[in-house]
Amino acid sequence: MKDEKPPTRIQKKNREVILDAALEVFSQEGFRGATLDRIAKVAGLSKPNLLYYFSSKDAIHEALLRGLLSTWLDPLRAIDPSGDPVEEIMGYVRRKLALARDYPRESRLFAIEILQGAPRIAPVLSGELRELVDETAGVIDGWAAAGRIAPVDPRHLIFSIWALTQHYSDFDVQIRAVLGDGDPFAGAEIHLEAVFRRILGGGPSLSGVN
Amino acid sequence: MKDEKPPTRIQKKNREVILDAALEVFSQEGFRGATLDRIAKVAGLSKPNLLYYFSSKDAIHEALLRGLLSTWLDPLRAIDPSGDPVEEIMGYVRRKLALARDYPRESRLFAIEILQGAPRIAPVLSGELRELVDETAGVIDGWAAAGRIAPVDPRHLIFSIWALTQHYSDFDVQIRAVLGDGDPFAGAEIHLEAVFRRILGGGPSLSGVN
Amino acid sequence: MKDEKPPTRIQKKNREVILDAALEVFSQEGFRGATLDRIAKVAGLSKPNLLYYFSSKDAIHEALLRGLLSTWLDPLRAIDPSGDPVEEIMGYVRRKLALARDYPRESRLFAIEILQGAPRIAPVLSGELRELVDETAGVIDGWAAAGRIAPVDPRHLIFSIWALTQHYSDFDVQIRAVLGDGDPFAGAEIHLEAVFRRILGGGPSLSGVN
Amino acid sequence: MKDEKPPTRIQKKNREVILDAALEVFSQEGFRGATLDRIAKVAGLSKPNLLYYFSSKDAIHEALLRGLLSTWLDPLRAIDPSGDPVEEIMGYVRRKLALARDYPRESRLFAIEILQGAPRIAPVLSGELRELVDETAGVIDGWAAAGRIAPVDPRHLIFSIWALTQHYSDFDVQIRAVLGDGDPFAGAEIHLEAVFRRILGGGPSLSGVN
DNA sequence: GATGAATGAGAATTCATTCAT
DNA sequence: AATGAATGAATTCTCATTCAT
Repeated sequence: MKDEKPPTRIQKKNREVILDAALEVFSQEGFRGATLDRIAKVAGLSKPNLLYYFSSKDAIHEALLRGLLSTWLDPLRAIDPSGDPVEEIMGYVRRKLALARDYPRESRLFAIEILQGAPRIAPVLSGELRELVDETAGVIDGWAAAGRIAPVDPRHLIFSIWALTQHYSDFDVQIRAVLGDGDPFAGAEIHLEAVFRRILGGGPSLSGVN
Repeated sequence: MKDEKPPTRIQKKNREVILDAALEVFSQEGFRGATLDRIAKVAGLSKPNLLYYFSSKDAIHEALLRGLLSTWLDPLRAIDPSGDPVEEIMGYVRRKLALARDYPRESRLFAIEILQGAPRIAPVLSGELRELVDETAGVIDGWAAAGRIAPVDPRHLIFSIWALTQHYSDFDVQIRAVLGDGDPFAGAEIHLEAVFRRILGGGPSLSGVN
Repeated sequence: MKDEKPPTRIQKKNREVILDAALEVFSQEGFRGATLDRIAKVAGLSKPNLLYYFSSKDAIHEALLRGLLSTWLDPLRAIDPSGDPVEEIMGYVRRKLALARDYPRESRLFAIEILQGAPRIAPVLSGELRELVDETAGVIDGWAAAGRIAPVDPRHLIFSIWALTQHYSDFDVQIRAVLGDGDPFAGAEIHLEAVFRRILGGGPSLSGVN
Repeated sequence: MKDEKPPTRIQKKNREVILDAALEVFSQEGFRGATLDRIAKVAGLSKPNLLYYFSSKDAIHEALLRGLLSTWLDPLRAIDPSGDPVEEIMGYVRRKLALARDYPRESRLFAIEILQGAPRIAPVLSGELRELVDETAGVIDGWAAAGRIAPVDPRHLIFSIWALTQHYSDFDVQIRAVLGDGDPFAGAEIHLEAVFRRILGGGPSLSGVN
């Protein structure tokens, strides 16, 4: 009756291969639109073999989201309350934009999930995420109260960071359609740098702008 | 030579009922996730009757998107090149946020479509939308050149407006999970008002904000 | 409670229009392949109106077959026992070929019906048709016994006439594919004229046969 | 680069079972009249399992026709230009009649397909079939020119052979209704033997004809 | 671990027919 | 006499999942 043998190398590798394939497919087609057939083909495995590693389509999706969430929250955790306010926040913006650039599939998967009512991650949102945001909001509030950044609703500031960075991965097609050639992220970096510095205001930086 | 008889009252009403039901379902489940069964149930019609009014699931979806697009572009068209720059842009922000508040289903439908690669509206994006954005960008560029707003990449500014306003409808669940009770849009209005005024700058106007 | 008013002119005309449209469609698509929609469109009437004149799809089909059968049997009835044997039979061949040429849709409709086991006209086949063939077979047998045509199984002779003439309408596509341009019926006439004269013999030619 | 694995035993057997069942059903009901349900029942398989072996109803039908065509053309290919003309042609007649007797379902399937305009095999008809007929027609023409058979249009002669033999399978129901008991093919053999010998001429009998 | 075979539960769509006017 | 509206009963096809090896 022993269970839970440690995963062999093959198991580990295959689970990763499957999750990567699933990410590819789920992020493009949504949960319902994705089929095990396509995931299996992308993964280069047989359909039953998929289900040997994950008990169901749902299980794959869940594993994917679970793995994703920590990656998604980490940059927020990295804000240092004792650092320089503007630089801390700008750092967060940059890390978030980098995530959007480097992991667009993850961003889209997450976006689709939320758009559809977050049926599978609602608990995390009102649990872990909310706590983390509350905490960070406290820090930001402190900075604002101390006059180290312009006054701002810290939660809405965080939403703004999410919105402005993820927009570049989630609405990629639209952005490219409007911009034509060229890397949207190059422009995004410069733009968001300016935008957030203005929003945060802060001593001399304000004066020079404009 | 067209034989198209004008739609009767019943036809008009039922087509509307169906489109409304379809919007409800498509915006929640995506195209693939939506079933005619559910749409029919929401519309209070039988499934074959649905197909009496629209020839296929696809046709319903298309009619929905087509109707949506003009509503979505109108606020951009309303920007007046001869108006006050800051007020014109702020007006656009407000109209866009109102749309997100009042038509969240439409916003989500649109978001899902783009997220999945815009298979059905790509032409509009690189056609009508791009032209409209180009035009507006020209206007904004003029304002910036004249020093009437802070220098800014006009296209990315427009993206920012889209991102920040639609975020409140598209990521509604997440926002509510984080904020708890209360109307997110109330906070959003205040926040975006401040944010965009800072972005657009405007000499002395900064001092008094918030 | 009076019933069965005599059909008005409109009724008569519409029934004919419907039957013609039905012939067109049934002969091309078969019974199951044909749809009331298509028949209605070809007839230029609405679907419910079709069913005002004929109570069901089946009823249309049946009316069609019933009307067809007498046309189909008439040429056989026209054989005159007191006429010249070869000329009587050749006349039948010619009339049958003319039918195939002028009424290919009827021929195909009939063929499809038989091919599918004649579910709707089996009684006629083993009733009226069989009697008529028996009768004609007697006549032919008499001619053969009298040495006025070459000896031949009269029923199989009749089958041969049917087969050789109807082939030109029923397998029209194949024949045209093989022959290329030109009117297949022109060649058919000459060919069948020769073929049947040889089969029936003709004075001296008979001597060596059988 | 082809990945097509060789079919396993089960695959081979099941594909055959399905094709046989499909032949049964398609030849009785036509393409539209046939349902996967009936085919599955006849084959003793579940409906989805049918579609595991053939991707669609159409695919089954196509596989069926494809397999059929070579069988159908082979007897024509077997005519030996260097053989005795009358015996070669009589041999073809006999082989074709045997086919009609032994493979009536195939004959009917083919007939239905042609009757409905040969939507799926038109290319073969005007390609392979036409070439083969042209070739054989050349041989027959040579025989006629050499006076070894009575003069005849070779293509129409071939049509006559097709018509007279296939009639016994395609119009089976009608023939049995007319003949009553007994094997129609027994009579057919004798009849066609005489008929074609007379058509082709043969020694003295030719003298008077034409 | 891996895969060919099989299937039940849907899903979209078609179609003959009925209803109401 | 005619037709717009509506539907129940198929029918084809898809798909997650299971079975057997």
